[in-house]
Amino acid sequence: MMSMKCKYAIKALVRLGQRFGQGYMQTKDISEKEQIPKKFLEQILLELKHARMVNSKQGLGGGYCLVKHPKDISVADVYRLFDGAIALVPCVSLNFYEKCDDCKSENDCMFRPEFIKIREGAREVMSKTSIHSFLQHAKKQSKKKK
Amino acid sequence: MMSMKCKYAIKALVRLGQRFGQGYMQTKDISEKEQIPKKFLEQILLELKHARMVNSKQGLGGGYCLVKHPKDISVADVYRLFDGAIALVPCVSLNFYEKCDDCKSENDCMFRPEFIKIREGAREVMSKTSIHSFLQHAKKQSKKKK
DNA sequence: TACATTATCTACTTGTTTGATAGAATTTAT
DNA sequence: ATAAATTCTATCAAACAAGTAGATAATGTA
Repeated sequence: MMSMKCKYAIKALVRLGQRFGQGYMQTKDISEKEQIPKKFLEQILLELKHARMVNSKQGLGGGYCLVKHPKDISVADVYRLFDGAIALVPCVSLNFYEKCDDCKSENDCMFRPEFIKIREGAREVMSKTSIHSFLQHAKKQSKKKK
Repeated sequence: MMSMKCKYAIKALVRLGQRFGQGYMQTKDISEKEQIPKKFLEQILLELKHARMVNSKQGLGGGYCLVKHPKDISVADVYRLFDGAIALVPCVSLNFYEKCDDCKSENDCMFRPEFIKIREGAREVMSKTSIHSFLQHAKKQSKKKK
């Protein structure tokens, strides 16, 4: 399961993705539309900014905007930023690797090969799902209404 | 990432799997071989018993044994028992489903289809990885030594 | 029967993380 | 100057993780 923070981040990115290339969108606006506590969302957007996924501008008419194309922001990226490793155990993580304290030799470990397979399974599907993927469904919805 | 509890459970099940069909193995034995705090392991084995994955016997010569074949205990089973849902969000979970409070209609939700794909990706690989899968690697190791 | 051995059960502890809230400071357009 | 927006830091309550403690119950053996 992902944290609320991560879920909120994805929702916010999708909102920003809908207005990609069309200027800034304010925290208040996203907060109201997605039912995210404003103060909490501020922190999230700030983290996204520090991770160079969004850009911002202060003052009147300011707000946030995507700095990358929605196709270039994956669920894996967002998950790693807020919730850390995708792998089930640190010793097979690509981005958050940590050595096992108990295991003597990684090459002889009976757990790693299988945990690597699981990581790859999860990583692949999370990497190929992007903010754009979600937006595709939003498009379908508006077509339906017509 | 999985909890230590879940990781310990898998390790314990693998140990029991090595002696599958050969009687009982004691907590103390597993605890020492896998470097798991004994008292903590007791709780874990008890939970596994309540989930009908292992069986036990008290008194001298007692201990724990697998009640299912190692091929029939998947990482998904163990993960669900200790860490809960495999899905990233409750509203697409098969075993721990919870309705979204914000989302009006699940059919029109732009997030569900993608989150279902991710769940299926993770679920598939975790379901097909069993205690037996880990044991295959242990066999290879002992062959190597010869 | 007494005893040692093993699992069973319940409660507790300690530290960390999660999901927020609060408020002051800073930047910017008008 | 002022209003509107982000930025930054601190704080908080509740839940969770990882582990400890101790009493109880079942069982085989001497």
